[in-house]
Amino acid sequence: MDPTCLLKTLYKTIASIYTCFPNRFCTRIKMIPGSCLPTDYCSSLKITDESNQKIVCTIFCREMDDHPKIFQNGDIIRLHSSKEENDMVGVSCLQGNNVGFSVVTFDGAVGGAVEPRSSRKFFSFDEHDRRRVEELRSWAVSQDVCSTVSAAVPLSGVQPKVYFDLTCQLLAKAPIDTTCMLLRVWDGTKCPYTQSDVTIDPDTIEGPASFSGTKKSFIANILVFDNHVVCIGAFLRIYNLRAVCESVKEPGLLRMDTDHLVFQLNGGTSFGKGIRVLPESSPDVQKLKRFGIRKPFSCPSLSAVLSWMSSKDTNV
DNA sequence: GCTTAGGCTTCG
Repeated sequence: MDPTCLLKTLYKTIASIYTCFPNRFCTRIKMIPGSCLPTDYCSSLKITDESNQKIVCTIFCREMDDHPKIFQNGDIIRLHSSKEENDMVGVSCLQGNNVGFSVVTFDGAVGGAVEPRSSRKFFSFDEHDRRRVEELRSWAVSQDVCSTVSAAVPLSGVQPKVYFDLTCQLLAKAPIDTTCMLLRVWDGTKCPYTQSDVTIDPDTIEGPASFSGTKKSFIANILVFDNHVVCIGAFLRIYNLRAVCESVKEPGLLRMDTDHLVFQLNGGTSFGKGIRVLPESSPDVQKLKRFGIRKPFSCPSLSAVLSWMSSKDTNV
């Protein structure tokens, strides 16, 4: 028998709320051979709850917006009418590609507001859901289930060789080669380490090609080894970014090496690596705005970015 | 009509 036939439908009492550990971000998968239809976007999550069992959950949706709105490991997800599948080697997974499936997510921080995140206008949410979210939050903290996960760090707090998550705004980007993209970002804090210079072709950059002195000191160069399409001006969370030390020979100072830092997002999606665009309503975006970082354009042009950047000169 | 990817543990 085909193992994929061993399916059963889980109804709401079983598929309730799990703490969610995304290890893959939503990606459009390849075309179905012989078909001209676009395929769905796919999210893969590893989720757990008080049972301590970790299972993989795969969700297919035609629209990106219908996917669970997960911003970090430890977020909580409620799955409604997902399917459970077991294969021959005992790996179990939940699938969300059936009729009636719905998903709502919540922030996982203990004590925070229980705000359901969904692209749908109508979904059930009551006192029982609220209690369940709070139970899972407390459980996740007591079990330290997020300890293996990289933590959010501002640019001012980065340490060499450490993996971390960065919440920032994208100011400019340029391709380095076919596998690598340079992102120039800021988060309102200054990295205490000298950064390596990255040489780019000024004709290929999107956004300002250079920044003035004060501003320059706030900007981080990130080398991204994957195909991440992000829009200039967007607020981003970059997951599992690495600060790499490079020894640089200073011109004129023979035998003197200086350590320079370069930020890298390695390829692949293990360890939750990826980039997520944060919505304006995100608490982290509000925090950036308190630093004076704003998004004055929805579909930014180069001139809009430049005039905005020059208006920021006196505030930074 | 209802598949698709896939259950990973860090190069640059």
